[in-house]
Amino acid sequence: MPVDLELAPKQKRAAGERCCEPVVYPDVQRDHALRMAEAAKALGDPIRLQLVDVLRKHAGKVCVCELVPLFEVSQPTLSHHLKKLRAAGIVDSERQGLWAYYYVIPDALKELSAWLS
Amino acid sequence: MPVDLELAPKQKRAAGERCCEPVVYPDVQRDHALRMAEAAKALGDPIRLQLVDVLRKHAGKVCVCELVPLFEVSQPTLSHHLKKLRAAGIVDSERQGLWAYYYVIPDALKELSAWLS
DNA sequence: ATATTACATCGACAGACATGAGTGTTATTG
DNA sequence: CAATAACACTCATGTCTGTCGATGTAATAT
Repeated sequence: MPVDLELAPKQKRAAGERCCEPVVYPDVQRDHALRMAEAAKALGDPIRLQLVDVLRKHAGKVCVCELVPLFEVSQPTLSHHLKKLRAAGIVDSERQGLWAYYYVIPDALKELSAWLS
Repeated sequence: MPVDLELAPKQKRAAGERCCEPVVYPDVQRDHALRMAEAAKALGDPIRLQLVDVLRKHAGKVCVCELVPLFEVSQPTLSHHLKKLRAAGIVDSERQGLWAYYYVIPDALKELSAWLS
């Protein structure tokens, strides 16, 4: 999943000359980079990364009350992190009575994963 | 590359009872999560992600002067992003006369990539 | 020596972020 | 209905981030 930015060939400049030619910016790919960066940013916090790890390992849905004691942050803070992951389209939740169950959205990280490989 | 947080079995609580058992936090794995989150955070900006993409595609070393015109930010800003990538251990640079050449450190993203797959 | 070029660093600023305390909402139990 | 539990939301706060303009540094060219 390359982003396809082109480089100008590079050579010793003469005096008063620019180092390299200007290059066209291919905004076709810009949204790819935006989406992947958004996903990466959401994973750019140790707690959120571990949350995703736990949710991925437990393929089913996991109750928030099981997640809170795993981390040394308050419940509102964990709720905040879960909200960020939800906003990034990585996880989703489902209410069942008092409990909220979170789960990883299948293939949500596929694009980023493919690009990294 | 699982992070290995354990979940307590979950069941309907009786009145006045906690929803779930407290769980031991395995800090053995915490540094894994920290490293991967650091890498993800560095990729959590569209410009930095595209920088890494360009550097990965051009297996050799790429001059900064070729990178600047690819993005609509100032040269100091780009320099700042490159510094962040360097601090995250994703890229490194080499001076040659007036020019600075950047390149991706091999396997720098391997851990994160493996975890995502 | 002076000018010019490539790049990094500094200083500043607005916006975003992580966190906790407190509060609200909803559902369940008694 | 009252009490309690699970969870989200609001507000406040201190920190980090992205950005630019200005400046610094080092190397090359004239």
